Amino acid sequence: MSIDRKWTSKKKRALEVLLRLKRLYPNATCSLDYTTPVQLLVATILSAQCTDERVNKVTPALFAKFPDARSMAYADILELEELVRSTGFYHNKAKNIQGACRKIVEEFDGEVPQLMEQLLTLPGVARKTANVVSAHAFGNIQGVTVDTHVKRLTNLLGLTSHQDPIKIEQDLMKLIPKVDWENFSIMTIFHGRAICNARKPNCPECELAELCPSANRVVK
DNA sequence: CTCCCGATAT
DNA sequence: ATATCAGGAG
Repeated sequence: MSIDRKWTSKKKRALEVLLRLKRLYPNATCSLDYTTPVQLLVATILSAQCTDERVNKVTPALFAKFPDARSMAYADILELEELVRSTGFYHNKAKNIQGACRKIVEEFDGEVPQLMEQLLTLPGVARKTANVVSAHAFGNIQGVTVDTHVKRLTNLLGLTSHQDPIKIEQDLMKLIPKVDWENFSIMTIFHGRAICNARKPNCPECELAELCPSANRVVK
């Protein structure tokens, strides 16, 4: 048999995954360094296809030079590009950071808007970034943040069969209690980095293996 | 769908 | 050499 009968229901399996993640990562939090909502927004834009560790190496110098939306909005774009260069996609990222900050200054009085609908109008901000900012800067959990780790692990765990992040998020919102939505993402990302990474998933050391249809474990 | 893109692990 | 990293826009 592939999976213990106790967890044949996808819902029960999801809740057991959640329980175990909480036990494994009781102190999991956002691993991006920031002090203001604008800084979190910028750090999250920079985190596209880049490790948080790398983002945290560039943001100290970036925020020392340009601490708020107003300073980034009218900064020399070449200087901005140079400061974020090592995170990759630096041309687009610098342009989006400046574009988002200009809009924040000109249309939102210098403050990051709190409504999802408004967040999503900022250049470089789509569902994933908006979820992160809404949850961590404003404590307003609107959905499940689906990044590359959440996408990979939830597919491996059989909690969704979709590849589209929006559809994955909709599946997860049905399986996970709302209060745990953001925490589930954070913990899944931690587990993705520590155990179930894309290059070499460590199934023998994985506490979720007996729940996971994809784990290469010995079948009884 | 393609493009953006440097740093790092394998 | 190649795959992957808290994605988003055209």
